[in-house]
Amino acid sequence: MNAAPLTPAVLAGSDLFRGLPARGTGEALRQASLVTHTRGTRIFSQGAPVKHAHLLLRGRVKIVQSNAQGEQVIVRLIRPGETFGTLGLYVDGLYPAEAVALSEATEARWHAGTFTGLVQKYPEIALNLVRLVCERLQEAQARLREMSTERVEQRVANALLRFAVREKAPERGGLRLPLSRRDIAELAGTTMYTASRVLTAWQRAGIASSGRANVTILRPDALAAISSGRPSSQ
Amino acid sequence: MNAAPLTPAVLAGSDLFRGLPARGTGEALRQASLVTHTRGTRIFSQGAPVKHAHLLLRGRVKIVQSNAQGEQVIVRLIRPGETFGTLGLYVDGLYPAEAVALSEATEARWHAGTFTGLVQKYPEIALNLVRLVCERLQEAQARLREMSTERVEQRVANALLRFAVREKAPERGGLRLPLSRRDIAELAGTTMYTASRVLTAWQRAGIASSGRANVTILRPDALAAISSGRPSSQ
DNA sequence: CGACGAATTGATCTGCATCAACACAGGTGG
DNA sequence: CCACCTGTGTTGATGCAGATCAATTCGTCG
Repeated sequence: MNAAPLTPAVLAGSDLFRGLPARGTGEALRQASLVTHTRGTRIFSQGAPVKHAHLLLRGRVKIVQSNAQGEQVIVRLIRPGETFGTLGLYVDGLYPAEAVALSEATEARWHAGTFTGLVQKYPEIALNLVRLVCERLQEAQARLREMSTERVEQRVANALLRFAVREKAPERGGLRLPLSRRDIAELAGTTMYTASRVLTAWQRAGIASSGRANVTILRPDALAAISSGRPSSQ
Repeated sequence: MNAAPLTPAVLAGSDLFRGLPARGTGEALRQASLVTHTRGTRIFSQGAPVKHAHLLLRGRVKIVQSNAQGEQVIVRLIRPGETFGTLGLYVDGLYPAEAVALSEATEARWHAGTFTGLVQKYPEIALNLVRLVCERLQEAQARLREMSTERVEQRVANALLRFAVREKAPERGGLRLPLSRRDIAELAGTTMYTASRVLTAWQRAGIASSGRANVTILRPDALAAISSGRPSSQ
């Protein structure tokens, strides 16, 4: 909510700088700048030149890809400690998608040149990067399989579970996600109408409860059952 | 077809070993083994421990992911010079998908430990790996968008074009791809029935010609028009 | 309060999956 | 050399999940 939460310990706990010698986190720290965005802010745009590498410190960010007709898909949701906006650095120098803050969000960023310098200087970062991108590619491939073999209800369940996994402290009474119906639709590859119907059914079944631009997971076990295709186990 | 086609020049021309000092390609060469597979052979299985890193030298290979019900999706098609089977090395040590030879195929392979040793010894390989995985992630994300925003005919066109791009020498009379109707269906996220109907229509329109377990692209321009959503431009 | 974006919910439509029946090629073995 | 079998492909008929359209309500904020 307030002053800069950026410390060497935070960097050491991020996915990208894990395992870096103290000298490295110190250097990265000095070269970073901190930026805070309000909900709904576009952090970078699809097709724009990559100016920075980004590390989310607080809040939630969605990565959205659009086609020529403006139809959108959320390709990834970012939580604190995760890196984003670095793909384009190693391909064509352009952001392949846009980033939008889902809630008030604070990020650390490095200028592109500074960042690639760090990667070359500290091989741990390069290996972390390989691991990260491999994990994401696996996730993307799993989603590809889902999109062509599973039905909408399963895909919505998957989308929520995937985001919920690794959440720190489940709040009493459920896990609250800052996702609108449209967000959920773009995660699951459906329409907001269908997403709304699915959530209404889950509301009645006591599986999840939803409000304006947010969803609360009440029974992750039931969601897992739905996601794996078993007909809702009571 | 015959003797080992593995030379330092071949390695230097591959996506993974590009830019490596001669010392490195020599070392990689000495540690590689060559394996040839007949059409239809399963090169590795989904969920099995990663034993090798693979580099395709000749032929075509598909990477297929299955769910619990056995429904399949082709997540990638491999052409000569491309690396495959390395994702799992950096995640959980298991192959996330299976690899099947689409035609007679020859690969070079390295034991997992040998390979990661090479990667650590030669930082060029690590950077190549980052670049490669980033490119594939971009492709996977583009496919995700397609799957949820485009119709079957566009997706089939995309699937063929994506495979056709970068093909060396277009044969006289068209580009022949060793893909069955089922393969095309699993690339486009549809059924072989629908894939067959689409190809029949294209056959009539002179856009593509298909036979048993193969398709020939006759008019890439027409495919591109379809893929971008324009109603078939004559 | 007024206005606008988010969500709901019923009615209707349709793209494509599914099912079924058949055709054809190639390989295998008697 | 033929009979058979299995994998591959085609094509018509039918059904349905979910998209689309339309109308209304709700929440939030200026």
